[in-house]
Amino acid sequence: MSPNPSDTSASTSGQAILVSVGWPYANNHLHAGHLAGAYLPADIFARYQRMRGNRVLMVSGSDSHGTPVTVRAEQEGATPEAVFERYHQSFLETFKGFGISFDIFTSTDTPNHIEVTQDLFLRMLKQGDLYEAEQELLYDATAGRFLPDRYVEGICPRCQFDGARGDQCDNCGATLDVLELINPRSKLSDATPERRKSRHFFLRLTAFTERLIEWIERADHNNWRPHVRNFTLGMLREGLIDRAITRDITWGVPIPLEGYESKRIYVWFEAVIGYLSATKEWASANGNPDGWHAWWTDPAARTVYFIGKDNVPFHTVIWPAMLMSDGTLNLPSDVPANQYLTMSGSKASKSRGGVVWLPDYLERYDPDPFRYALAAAMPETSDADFTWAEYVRRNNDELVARWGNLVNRVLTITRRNFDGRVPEPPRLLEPGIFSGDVLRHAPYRLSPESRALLDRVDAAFNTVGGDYDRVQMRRALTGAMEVAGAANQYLDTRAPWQAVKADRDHAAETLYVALNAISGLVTMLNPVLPFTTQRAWEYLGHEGTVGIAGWRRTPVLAGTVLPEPGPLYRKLDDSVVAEEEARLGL
RNA sequence: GGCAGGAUAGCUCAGCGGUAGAGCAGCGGACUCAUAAGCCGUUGGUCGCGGGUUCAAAUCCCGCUCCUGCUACCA
Repeated sequence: MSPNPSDTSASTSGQAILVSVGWPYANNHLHAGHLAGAYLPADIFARYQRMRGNRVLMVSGSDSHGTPVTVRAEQEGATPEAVFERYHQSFLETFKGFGISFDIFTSTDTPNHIEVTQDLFLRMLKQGDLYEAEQELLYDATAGRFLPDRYVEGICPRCQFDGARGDQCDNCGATLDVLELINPRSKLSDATPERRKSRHFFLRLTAFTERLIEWIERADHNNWRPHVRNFTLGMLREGLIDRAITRDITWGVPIPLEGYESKRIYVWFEAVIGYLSATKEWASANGNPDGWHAWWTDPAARTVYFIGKDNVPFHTVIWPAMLMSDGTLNLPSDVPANQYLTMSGSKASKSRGGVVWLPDYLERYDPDPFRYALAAAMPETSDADFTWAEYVRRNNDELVARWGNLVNRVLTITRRNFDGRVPEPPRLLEPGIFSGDVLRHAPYRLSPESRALLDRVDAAFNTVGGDYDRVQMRRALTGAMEVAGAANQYLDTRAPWQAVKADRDHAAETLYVALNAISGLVTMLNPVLPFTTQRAWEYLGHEGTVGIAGWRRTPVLAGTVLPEPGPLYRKLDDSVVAEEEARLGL
């Protein structure tokens, strides 16, 4: 049973919310850092908003262009298309495996994206926000390619450190101009690059500085994450620099003008447009080509961008400037960028190893425990560390022992003692005095502690929901799990396994209440644990999917037949820690 | 260099102006429905260092030390 993605995205009520997720470079598989940084928080947020009845559209796609894809292709002797296709397929499988519920996951290699990009390019050119100028660049004659700054190394003109990159010296921290480097050499071929002039289009970022500052400083951006807001403001106050948005390459979106056949629009300008083109593609595919307006031109829409922190400038400066240039499109409502996830203390990185590859993980373990462990340790305010020891601990102590066991013990006692059905608590009216309909519809007589537990569950929908809405996933998860703890306490206090022998009404009430509390928890935890909560939902005798029932405690009705449950999570042996750490190669 | 975040119990972290908190680990206990899970109690901290503001600071301000990250042409 798959925890289906878009139960309600086609619904016409609720607020339009665009969940935009960073576009992964199609030059390698995805790893845990990608999941914790962008895809998981976006998915949790999207699932929550769908349950609230909002019109969610979750979009992203593979970034098929860019130097790394080309470089990888050359290393393999393959075409960039082949490299991109391979990893695009990998991404799709990974998202399916982890239940990342995109409404559309497309790529930048589509006719639609090229058209949308070229259209915006031409309009910005007409507006004067793009202009043409000559630029002097380093050219690697051996590799036959102009070199991005970071692909050039040499001696730092400030500190004489040999190994400075074209953009920055790692030794003294100075920001460099690639042309200043002494004895430059290409990282691609080790050749000495030569200077060549080339005409390019530039984005007139400097023209947007004031408008961007005003926009960021507006009151409603005070709840942006401090690191996102401060970084952006700092950048704006330091002064923006017009950037070239075209390159002398052949893999990318063509420039829609004559005489530029050897150049392409560069990824950092083009990829962010993907949010818009993906929305348009989705709308067309759903038979309503104008449908994209609901998220992009209706000011009531909310647009949230889930990215890693390295991506902040593109989403809080460059993309907003492009949207301002257009003038009709909504600016980002929030950019809740995450910090980095470190793996046992070292940075997760495609290049440096020490990485948990997601396709690899899925071959050995279930998705929900990973979603849970990452959500519980999500790098929301600062870098967070992932260790396998902590993963096993959270799986065993929190998912198995506290939550899974709660579900299992309640279902088991109930089925054994009440004929496999949800028992009925005693009602307020005593039989004999009234009868028939009056008796059948009288409210249940619940003890104060029963009432208190259900109240606590219901109240948690507000607090936990608010946390999901503010993209504070750790807090949301803590709040929900505390309620699971309260349910365990309640059970111990009421000891229904004893009460069944002496006072069946007492036990009936306890189990009825516990089942209802679990029903609430299933909904509350569903955004984080979509697979296992769906199973728990079915164990409770509910029909359909968790998501469709909405953001509220769905009542478990007395008399409902309970199917035979199975364990939601499996306990992991401690040996997993050593095995996986060996695999990490740390 | 600039900027940001962090430094709190053995471990992972929360608290961010009002007598130090959680989970795990450790110790003790009562129970036994459950994937030997759950529940109750308990040991344990001069809240990185030095100043300052305040009736009151882990919490605000200044300085310092250490760690991590970002620094827009590898998105």
